[in-house]
Formats: sequence, structure tokens, C-alpha cells
Amino acid sequence: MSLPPQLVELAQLARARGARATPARLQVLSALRDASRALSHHDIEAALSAQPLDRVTLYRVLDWAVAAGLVLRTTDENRIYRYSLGARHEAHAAHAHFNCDDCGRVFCLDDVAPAPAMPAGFLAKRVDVAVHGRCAACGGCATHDEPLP
Amino acid sequence: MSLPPQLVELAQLARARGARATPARLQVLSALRDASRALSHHDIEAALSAQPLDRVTLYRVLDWAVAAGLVLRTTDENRIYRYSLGARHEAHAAHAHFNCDDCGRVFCLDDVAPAPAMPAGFLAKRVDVAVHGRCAACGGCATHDEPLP
DNA sequence: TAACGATTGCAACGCAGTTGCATTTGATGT
DNA sequence: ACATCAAATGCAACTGCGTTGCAATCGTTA
Repeated sequence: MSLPPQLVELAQLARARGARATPARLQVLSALRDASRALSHHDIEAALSAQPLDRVTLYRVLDWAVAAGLVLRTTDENRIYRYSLGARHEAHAAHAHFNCDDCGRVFCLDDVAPAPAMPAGFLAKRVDVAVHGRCAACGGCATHDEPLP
Repeated sequence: MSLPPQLVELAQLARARGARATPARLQVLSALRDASRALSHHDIEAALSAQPLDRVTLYRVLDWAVAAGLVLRTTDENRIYRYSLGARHEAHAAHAHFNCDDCGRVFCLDDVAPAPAMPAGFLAKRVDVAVHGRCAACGGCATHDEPLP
């Protein structure tokens, strides 16, 4: 069983996490990698329509990928999960994300924003910073494209 | 049909917005006012179990209250709406919220955090800062939880 | 108080995500 | 190459939040 070249890398990713490199996983990861935006469950189903995947299997593959740290899951404004390939962000005391309004992708920002001042008596445990705008790939400010993280 | 004193104020609120001061609305607003935390649909149903309200009516009352700016609706980590009595916050270029992990209430922070540094080519349009922790009413500073580093 | 339109209750629906279980299959040891 | 077995899949049915359509009811205003 020789794998298409664009999938061997993904297969290694899966196996490196102690999981099987199944067609379902490779197809889903591949679809996410090729996507120009963060995909919903429906989007992925549509992208894989050539080789249909069971709804439940897709959910389980996505759960696995998120747990394995291969995929980032976000909740959009309509309370729908959207998935994008990307590194896991460990639980930080503070972390910052960039959400592209155009393609929906999520980027982890290296820079950690300082916590705003708290009113008296308030205890801040974690600060989530979500920056919304346009990423470089979508022409944020008409400069050079940056490679994806 | 005289109104209990604790409801007349709410009735005026409703009528001031061109809406009828119906029992359903007064009960829901009253429950939210008395709550020590942000309530989900279920929480409110439970709080009104003495005088049951149709599920749909509750959804519609809440939709109305949110649209009228009487109630703040947030989505919790499980993609469930939670409602709390409070003023509507208009769209800012940047705004900061404090979410209490204990009571679930949401507070608007006056202080606006500066945007973190953007990678080249990224355009930041809006920065949402969500601080999670414990509010003063829940004893934020009286605990031994680790503060931010 | 009568009338009208806003509001409610009911029933049925839609959709995202989950669970249980029998079957299949990728990786491993021989 | 082949047998093995836990991991992964597919199917079916289910849960739970939220919505829609419509007829009946009720708050407000004249």
C-alpha cells in the first residue's frame, strides 16, 4: 500500500502520536491542510464528497486530531465548531489568537498581551486575547504573504 | 391586578421599550435579577418551576430582552447561551470582558488592553480580551488560587 | 368596556453532536 | 507473508438546544 506523497507526512504525524494512519484521518487532515479557511464539519464532509465518510467517523477523527494537538478547534459566532490545522496551544496563563475574518483560520500569536487592570477584589486567572482582522494570506495590508505556521 | 413592588420597576423597563409587561417577561427578568450568576435557559426554567413557562416562550422572552438591550447573552465553553441582566455593550474597536468562573457573570472592564504585536502582513481590526477568574462577589481576592504570573 | 395587535402555548421540526455495538482494518510479531 | 487483536469505522438511534407556524389568549389603549 504506497501512500500518495502528499499524505506520507500526515501519516507520520498520526503515527508519531501513537495512532493509526487510517484513510479517514489522512483525508480529513489533508482537507484541512488544503483549505483556505477554518472548516466546519459540513465543510469537511463536502470536501470529502468524493470518498464519503460517516458523520460519526468524521466527528471522531476531529476529536482525535484536536486531542492529539494537530488541529485547532474554535467556536464561531453561530456556535458551530470550526477546525483548522495548527499546533496545539498548551494552557498558558495568557495566550493570544488571531482570527482571520476572511478565511476563518486561527493563528497563535507569539506575543502575549499584558492583562488589563482589574477592579478591586477581582482575581484574574487567565487572559484570552482574540484579535480579529485579516491575515497576511488574505491580503491583510497588501504586503508579502507569510508562510503558515 | 396590582403588581408586586419588586416587579413594577421591571414592568416600567419593558413598557419603556414599547413592549407589554407580561407575566412571562417580568418573571424572567426577575429571575435574572435575583440570580447570583449568568443563567442558562435550563437554569431559568428551573427558577420558574413554580409558575412553569413554555420553552418557546422563554426563548422568545430572552430574545426580546437581548434585542431590547436589557439582557446580555454570552456563549459558554459548551456552546450554551447564558443570560445575565445588564446593559448592552456597543461594539467597540476593542473591549475587555471579565468572566467569573464561579458565578458565570460577565463584567465589562473599563481598561482597554493594547493590541499585541502583529506578524508582518496581518491587519488587526478588533481585539477581544476575555479575562477569566473570580469576581469580587465570589471572593476573588480571598482565595489561595494562583494569580497571574 | 370593546377591540386590536402583541404575546403565548402547542406541536412539530431542524440541526449539531453523541452513544452503543457489531464489523472491519492497520500495525505488529512470527 | 500471515495471523492476531486492539483501534478504528459504520450504522442506527438518540439527546439537547434552539426554531418555526399557527391558532388561541391577553395587555393595552381608545
